[in-house]
Amino acid sequence: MPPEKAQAKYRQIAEHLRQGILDGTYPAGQPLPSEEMLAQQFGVSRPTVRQGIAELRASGLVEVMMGRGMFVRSPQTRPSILRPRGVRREPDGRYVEADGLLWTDSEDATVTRTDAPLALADLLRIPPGEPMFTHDALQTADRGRLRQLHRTYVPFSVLIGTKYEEEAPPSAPHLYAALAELGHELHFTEYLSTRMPLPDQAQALRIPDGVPLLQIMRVTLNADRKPLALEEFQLPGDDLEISYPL
Amino acid sequence: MPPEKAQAKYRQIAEHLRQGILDGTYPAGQPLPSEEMLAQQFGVSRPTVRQGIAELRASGLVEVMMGRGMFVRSPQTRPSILRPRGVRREPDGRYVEADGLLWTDSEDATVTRTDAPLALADLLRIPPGEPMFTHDALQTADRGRLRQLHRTYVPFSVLIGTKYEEEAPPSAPHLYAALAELGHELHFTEYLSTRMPLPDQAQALRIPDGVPLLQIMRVTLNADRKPLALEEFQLPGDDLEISYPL
DNA sequence: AAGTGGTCTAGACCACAAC
DNA sequence: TTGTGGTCTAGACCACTTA
Repeated sequence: MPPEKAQAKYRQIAEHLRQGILDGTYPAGQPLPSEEMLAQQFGVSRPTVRQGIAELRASGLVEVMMGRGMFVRSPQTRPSILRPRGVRREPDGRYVEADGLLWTDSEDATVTRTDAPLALADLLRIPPGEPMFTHDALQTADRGRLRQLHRTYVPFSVLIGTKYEEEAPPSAPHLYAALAELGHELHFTEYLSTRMPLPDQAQALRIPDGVPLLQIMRVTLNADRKPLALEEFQLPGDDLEISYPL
Repeated sequence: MPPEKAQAKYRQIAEHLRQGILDGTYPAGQPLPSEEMLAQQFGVSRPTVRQGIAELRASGLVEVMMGRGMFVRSPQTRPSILRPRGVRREPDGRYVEADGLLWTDSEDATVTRTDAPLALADLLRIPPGEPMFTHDALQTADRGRLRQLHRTYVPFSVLIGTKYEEEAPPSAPHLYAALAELGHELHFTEYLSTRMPLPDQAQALRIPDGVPLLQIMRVTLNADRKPLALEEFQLPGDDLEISYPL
């Protein structure tokens, strides 16, 4: 058997299309040849063509619109949405996000009491299972074109002896002013990771095929670096760039 | 026709496995039933089973090992690698990365001269096409278990009238000391995005199926916030968490 | 040798979008 | 009505891993 093994046919097809997309033969937004066409061109059956296309979808190079065709997604240009990360304190004492976006909670925002799972307890430096006030909202901005999932967690232990023992504190960013009123000096650290969304996340955030999810965990700390609260942001990784000063 | 359309069979299979993975029926690291088994259990053909499995692979929930079987990838635990982002200046004037990792360039590291493409020119605030010194290296750390692609770009225009007009400056982080010697006070900003890797990137960085790529662009600025240099980091998004102080 | 996943065929029928 | 992609079958043969 020859040491040089031929590439699989579906890979050749994927490679052909990928090349065409990256070198401009198939310009962004334009339709690609139909599956039937490709099957004829390459002399293979349609399932084989579809297997090649599945690769391109998984890598986010291509968008398929049912009944219409397959289209090139805009390639490696810079993302169009830049979101500087940070919290600014206004002269009037309010805290605002550095990206200046105005987010609106969807109708199904909730306030609940939950017990800290391991991953959150770790970041908050509390024992796993400790109760926390929890805000949960799907937020939109820019007339619904931008979406993010936002959760705020505040451990009960942080609120002992305050007016928030019975009533839930506000969600971030209003939470910051409330914590400052309680006498805390606030610092923030963000933890960032990325992964592919689960189907329900993809649906809620309208994440297309082949686009990763960006997850940001923001920990609010006091002057002694003791964690006071935690926020979780989940954002579509598509067409998004975030920035940090060092 | 009933308005309630049944889910596609391959989706039911994917959903069954996904549930089992998330609720612990199929523990991490354990093999899942073989394709043949699943085909019999669900009364479908093997290609249908494979279509369902393809979904799980694309979302990174499952790892398939040729000839051995399909295994559950450790699910939504916290990533095990934490890399704080930042640059520290040592008392002796050296600059070091805040994550404290020791990276080794692979054998194929190169120094070239390239012309700035639009995306880089934008970040460096130079005209597109302006020449730059370019370092390019695939780096490894922790005995090869960690990998990243690292590129350093320095526009010629920054080096006019310095000893680096003829000879390329060192790559970052040594570059920082060199720029400091030239009298610059250094500041840094990082820009972050995520996307699925292309096949060559996935191979070079050993990124498994369904794992996104994290791209970090670090701009080095002088006291007037004029960009002096640019670094590009490409990291496997798998099992990785990075952190920033705000 | 047995069991696993990888590739591929040659069709079929359906759902959706555009004309 | 036509063309597109979405789903599915019932096999076949191959490559790889483990025993």
